[in-house]
Amino acid sequence: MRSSQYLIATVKETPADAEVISHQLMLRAGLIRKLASGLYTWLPAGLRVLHKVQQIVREEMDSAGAMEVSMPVVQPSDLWLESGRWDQMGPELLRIKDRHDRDFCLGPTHEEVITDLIRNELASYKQLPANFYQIQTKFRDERRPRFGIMRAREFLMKDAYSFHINEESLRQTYEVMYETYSRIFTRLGLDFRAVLADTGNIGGSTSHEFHVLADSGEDAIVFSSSGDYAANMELATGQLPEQPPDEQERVVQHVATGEAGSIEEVSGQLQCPAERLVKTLIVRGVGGDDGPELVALLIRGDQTFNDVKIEKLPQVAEPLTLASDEEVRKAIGCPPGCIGPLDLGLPVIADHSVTGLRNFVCGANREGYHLVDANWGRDARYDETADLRNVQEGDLAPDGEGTLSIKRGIEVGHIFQLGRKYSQAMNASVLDENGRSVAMTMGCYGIGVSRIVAAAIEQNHDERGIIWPEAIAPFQVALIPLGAHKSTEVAERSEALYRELRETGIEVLFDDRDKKTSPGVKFADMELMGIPHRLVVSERGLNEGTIEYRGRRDRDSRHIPVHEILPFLDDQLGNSGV
RNA sequence: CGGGGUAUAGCGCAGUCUGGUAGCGCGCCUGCUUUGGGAGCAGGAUGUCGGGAGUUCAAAUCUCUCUACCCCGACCA
Repeated sequence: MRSSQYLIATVKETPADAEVISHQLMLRAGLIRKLASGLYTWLPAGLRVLHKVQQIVREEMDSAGAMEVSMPVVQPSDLWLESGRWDQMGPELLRIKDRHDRDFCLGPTHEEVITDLIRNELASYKQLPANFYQIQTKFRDERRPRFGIMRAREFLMKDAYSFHINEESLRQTYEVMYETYSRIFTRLGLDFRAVLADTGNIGGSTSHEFHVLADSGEDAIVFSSSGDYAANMELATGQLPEQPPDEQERVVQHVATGEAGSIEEVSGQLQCPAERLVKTLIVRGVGGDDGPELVALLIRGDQTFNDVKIEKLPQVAEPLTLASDEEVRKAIGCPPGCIGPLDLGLPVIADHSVTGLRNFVCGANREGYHLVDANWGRDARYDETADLRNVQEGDLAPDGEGTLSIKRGIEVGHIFQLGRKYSQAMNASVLDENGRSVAMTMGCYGIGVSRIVAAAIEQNHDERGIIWPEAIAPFQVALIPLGAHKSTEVAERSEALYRELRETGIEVLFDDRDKKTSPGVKFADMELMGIPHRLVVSERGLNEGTIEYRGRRDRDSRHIPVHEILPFLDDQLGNSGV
């Protein structure tokens, strides 16, 4: 491709509404342009990257035995009513009407459509297992689209759905998909991790997320330093390191703490480390006839509550809602800062971190007072224990293998063992070998194709711009002639090299923009666009019989004899792990 | 959806408080010069100042209203 005939849509200044680096660089490098909130046009260079990601995903899915299909973006409401999600989904599901006033939606995902297809097409266990995938535009009317393509409303996703006669077959395909995903992200050249994940509202049991590691990631992921354990913070469990040896129970005291309410204030005022405090949180309970209106949760002062874990407690109302100050005062008679697990008259659920404490500090259920040297049984009580805590760096892994580390990740893939949720709701069954009708067991497997482009940038960039992993760069090589207008040798040599590179099948962007485009502009543009390899043809080099090579991450250039440049480049392309 | 903010040329911004004929930088067009790290000089084009209503002799500026976009919280590839 010649730069002079290509849209090099680079801009020098960072657009004001781009917050994260990948969004800024995608705009600056001329990969995307915003149409409206969460809606983006892919420009030529950006689309090349997107296509490369798709191609790798497609090749690996194909070789894993999945069959590609393509399902409509616009879907009839009937199917969604049938699965129950028409009412469940809320405004994230963009609903539209056709000219006959019939209800449709823009597909945020395709479980309903694929299940409908398969219940009509498959009739026998002999046709199972079967795995279908597509690479298709999804639309989710996000509450808050942000970070450019990373969380757009319209985005490109690879989604796959597998169908099985039983759980065992599902587990086998799930395992194959796990390995396929690992191969895909490895081929993409990304530093990633697979972690145990929450299934959220898609349903099902086992689930893993694939995260691209990047400091800007929205998710916290937890993994063991030496073992295999890896999980999303949402559901990660760990054990606190050994507690100091127990001491004798001391006499409890009521101590005036005045205005102090937060853990920091109380621990500061009492000169007591936060790990000797018990923090009490009051949340709304399930209410109703047989459930509590409010529930008290306990955790050690230096630890933090995990909202996802709390929300899963049967006593706690969904969505998780903190009791208001008024509710707390009404129920307990003191402000939230002074609550303790004394005679609360509420269900009390204690995190494992507090049960071993002795001589701890907690609120006295009396405004302006705390208990010091409180102890379980004698002064305080709880009804049951649970895991309510976010794990911390340094916790012991739950399997006992190593300690836990925490990193930030961008979720780019998610695989689920769905079970029979959709097949039962939509009556998708086949006959088994005994001639009995059984609902198929399903798995589903997603990859955020467009998000991968942004995630790759978050992970690979420097102050000059993007540094594409080899496999998804829009072009492999930037060929820059310097002074071609005044040196026919430079002009001819670079034209010849351009032809040779193309004949070799190398994707090259030949920066033949006219003499008004200074060398600095060309270098800056090619670096901003993240092209991994750069060749410079100049009079100076040709006089020495060399062409200059520089890798995008290299500090210095190398001068390669003209006749060796093709094999040299071939070597560079091969070595960089395509 | 709650809270905060922004809207002026393709992009980044000033001007708004204190009303008086629309500015700067980058980019774009023309010419000459320049050519190894985002060139110089000269000339030029581009604005319903987000929309609507109001106050006023006069509104980018004051008032009301609508809209769009961005940021902070709960979901997800």
